[in-house]
Amino acid sequence: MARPRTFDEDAILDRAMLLFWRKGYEATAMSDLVEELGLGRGSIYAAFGDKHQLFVRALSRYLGHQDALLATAFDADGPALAQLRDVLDRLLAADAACGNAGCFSVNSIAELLPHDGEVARLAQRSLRVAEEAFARQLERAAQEGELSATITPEAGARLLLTLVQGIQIVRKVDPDPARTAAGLDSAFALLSGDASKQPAALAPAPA
Amino acid sequence: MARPRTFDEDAILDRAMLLFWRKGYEATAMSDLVEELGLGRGSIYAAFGDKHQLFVRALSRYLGHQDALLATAFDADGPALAQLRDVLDRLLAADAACGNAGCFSVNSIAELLPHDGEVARLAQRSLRVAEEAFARQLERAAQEGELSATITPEAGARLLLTLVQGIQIVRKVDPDPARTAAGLDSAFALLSGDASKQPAALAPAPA
DNA sequence: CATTTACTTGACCGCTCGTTCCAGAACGCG
DNA sequence: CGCGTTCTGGAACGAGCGGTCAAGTAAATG
Repeated sequence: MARPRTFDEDAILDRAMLLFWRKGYEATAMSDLVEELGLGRGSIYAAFGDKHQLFVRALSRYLGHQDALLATAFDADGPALAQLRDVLDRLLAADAACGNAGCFSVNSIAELLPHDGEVARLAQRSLRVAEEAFARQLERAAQEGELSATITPEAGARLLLTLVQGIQIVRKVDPDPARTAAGLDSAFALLSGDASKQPAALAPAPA
Repeated sequence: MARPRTFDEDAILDRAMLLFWRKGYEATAMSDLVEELGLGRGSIYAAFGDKHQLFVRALSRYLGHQDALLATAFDADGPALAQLRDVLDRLLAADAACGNAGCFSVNSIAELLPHDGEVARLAQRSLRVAEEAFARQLERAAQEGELSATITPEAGARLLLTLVQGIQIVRKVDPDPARTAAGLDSAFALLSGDASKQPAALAPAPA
């Protein structure tokens, strides 16, 4: 052992993530990263290999945050649908952290798939994890009589998963926060089969 | 007037569209375009200005096709919801024309917004046109009693618009055609308030 | 048929890209 | 304290980028 790293790898990954998120993979140059990360080119290459590996590491970190939120957010207390709705709102709110850049995962899928196999695998895993978490929660909603009989938990999970991805696209075009979650409002009103919930937002999470 | 063009501008735009669609804006090099279009660099620049203008022209052409489909597909005959569902299936089918590259519009929004103002304007207009067309058709569905009272035509249009964008993303990750339109199946089942329509597909357009 | 005018081609330009490399700095260790 | 090792920063590199230009070519015109 000799001279130790002067930087925290995770902190660097966070900054790289924000840059790739804002500009996309191809439009982000190594010179941008050198400037943003405050490291010399040599240090970046020694620590992460090359641009693509750095991108994959940054995207993995982003997806890991999402997975962690989904893994810890659900419990068996309180109304299942409202809890699910709250989690989706928090996922969307987290993606507002990067201005109007949308969702890093959605942007990466749109830009790099189907050509980039490594990013494809990450995206597959992430979507599967989310869909399964949604399905489990809708299963509980169904058992507790909250879910409309018109739809199965699995179909509802697929619907919500798809809808959230779509919101990330529409939001980049029309950032109006009032309209951003309108699709979710409608979806939850239909999922619960309750006409009264259509215009207004659902109740927030339990205190 | 002297020597006329040896190429058809629209045919060239179609080929440029396919290339940008497949590879994205930044990843498509002028040398790729020279090879794919079969024109010299000078001819391309003389005809279209620069790479970005060529991209905008290609995207406009793509969006024009979508607008044309939406403008001509609806009439007052037959069940409104089934007609709408058929149009959405045709929109999705048209986007399968470029392998698993998804939707050119969604890809462009994800890659270039919010930084590219010109593409942003095109996308805004296109989404607005689609949403309004959906809303008109759902209005007719409501008048004819096909639409669930749980949702307004405007909210349903927003829901479907968002869902279609989401399908384009999910499809790039999981191209299985059986699962591609599953979200649409669920959405239409919920919109019609009919539990019987959940597992199976809706009826096709009238003969 | 000669002239004019527009279009086509591909060599060429300066620049920026991702990546490599090396000289020097900073720390752990004997 | 000084040696060995690792990390650091930036100069340098070849490749490839988007864009330009001038010479050659083909159609329209009188």
